[in-house]
Formats: sequence, structure tokens, C-alpha cells
Amino acid sequence: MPELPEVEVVRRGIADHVVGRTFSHVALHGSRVARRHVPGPDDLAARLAGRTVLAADRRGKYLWLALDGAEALVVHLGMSGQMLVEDPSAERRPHQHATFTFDDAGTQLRFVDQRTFGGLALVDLVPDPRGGGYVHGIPESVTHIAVDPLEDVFDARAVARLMRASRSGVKRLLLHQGVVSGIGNIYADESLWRARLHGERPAAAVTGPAIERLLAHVQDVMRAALEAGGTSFDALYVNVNGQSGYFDRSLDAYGQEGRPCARCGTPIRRETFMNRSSFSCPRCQPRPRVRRAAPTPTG
DNA sequence: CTATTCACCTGGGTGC
DNA sequence: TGCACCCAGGTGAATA
Repeated sequence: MPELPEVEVVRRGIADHVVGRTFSHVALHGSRVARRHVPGPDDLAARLAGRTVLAADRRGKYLWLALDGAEALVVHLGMSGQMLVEDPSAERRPHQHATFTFDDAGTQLRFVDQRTFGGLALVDLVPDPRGGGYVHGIPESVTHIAVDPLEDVFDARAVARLMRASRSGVKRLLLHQGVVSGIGNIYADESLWRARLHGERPAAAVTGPAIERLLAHVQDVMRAALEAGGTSFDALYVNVNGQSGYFDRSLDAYGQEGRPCARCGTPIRRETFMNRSSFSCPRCQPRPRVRRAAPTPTG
């Protein structure tokens, strides 16, 4: 599943191939891929033709191509989206929703997405209200997304303060893209394991320094995953050349149900949380004590 | 206002 | 072999 490190691998791959090139023709296959582009798919395809790519940028899990004319092609990979750089003569792939052809007759850019949770939109570029180092600004539709842990302007103390002001548990907050962006289920579980915190611990009951340590683990695990080319369990996540990352070999918690904890040997448990799975060590990450709002009447 | 739940989507896996 | 069902999960609209 593409979380920040996987999207960053894709961004780098795209940047190498498309920055400085000009679209000659964009074909959208079906209308769903452009459902977030309000004027519709025909408008999107028409307005992309002739535009030059100035940069490939990213915040959290949002990826965009900054274009001339102060607009950006925003790409969200959803759960299964891929951006592939391929020869125009290559056969069209199953679930290929968009084909970007350039005026130099070189490689094509293709958007492939099996589950179609991802999508494309053309959005105005505006100054970043959060002060990130984006030369071309950020898409207006990304302004509600928080700074991600790998940005220079990431402020762990500020995020810890925000988290501790909430009544939610730490995992729910890690997954909230308006608090800190780029974290999904995999890196949330990995960071919580490293920090020895159960995800359902109320953030308000964790000390500020402990939250900051948790966020430092988020940064560490994401940097390590990036170095390994990202995490993938199957062919759904691939880089622009169709290759898989291998960080899944380094996971300590996520997907490790029944395997011994690398610290203490206790079998990793799987719990249901927010209609998803959470993986943790029962010994290193004890569940929080259940707190009652009021004493239970006894008879 | 905040917090939580649910719809969206498809292929691979499993149980009968 | 077939078929029903479950599961993965990021996002944002809907709901409490």
C-alpha cells in the first residue's frame, strides 16, 4: 500500500523522466479516474495537452506535477495506484486509467490502478500556508494536509502538542492526515512497535517527550523504508519501472501475527481497529487500562 | 464544533 | 469446479 515512502519512490522515478517535458496528448480511459476533477475528464485531458512539467512534488501521500500556468496535476495513488514510465509501443495494461504522451515521442507516463481508489485532478497552485519549501507552491486541494515527517519544516513538538490536545488514541492520530501526513497502517504499526506504545493509548495520557519519540520513530522507519525502495507485499505497489521494494522483509509488527517479537519473543498479536488490522507485541505494547467515565453502580 | 463510521473498489484467498 | 464471502485500506462525506 503506498504510504509516504512508496509515494516518494514514485515521485523520484517520475521526476527523472518527466520534468522539462511537454504533454502532447493525454487520454483518460473511463471517467472515474477524474472524479475529483470537478469539470470532468474531457476538461482535464484537454487542459493538460501542451503543458510543460516543471517539477514533481509531494506532501504526505499526495503527489503532483507542477505545470506551467500555475496549475498542478494532482495524483493520488489510493491503495493500488501505479505510475509507470513505459514505451508507447508497450501494450496497454489492465486497469490503465490514463496515458500521458509527450511531444518528444519518448516514453509515456501511465496511471494504472486496480482498485481505483486513486485519481487525478488539475488544481491551482497556491502558496503553501504551512511554509514548506515548495518553489512552485502546492495544489489548493492539498492545503488541508499536514506537513509530513520528512519535510524540513516538520515540527514534532507542535504535532505532539496537537495530539495531546485530542481525546483520540495515538494510532488514530498518526493516521489523521490533518495532524501529520503520509502515515498509513503499516508505518503506524511499525512506529508504535518501536516506541513500545499501544495504538489505543489516549494521546492525552502520553507525555509530550514520549509522543516526540514516537514521531522520531516514524521518521526513522520511513527513511529506512525509502532506502529499501518502499514496502510491497505483492505486485500492487511498484516503482515507475514496475519493480517492487523490499522493506517488507524488515517489518517488525505489521503483518507479523504469530511471529515472535524481535525484542522479547512474545508472539505478535493482531487486533481489529477501525475496521482494519493492528499488529503489536502484547508484552512490549500492553493495551491501555480501560478507563470508566463514571463509577459503575453495584447492586 | 469534534469524533467516528461508512462507502467506494477489485482480485486473491478461503470455506463449503 | 463453482460460488459466496471476506479481506486489504486512504479518503472524505455522512452521521452521531
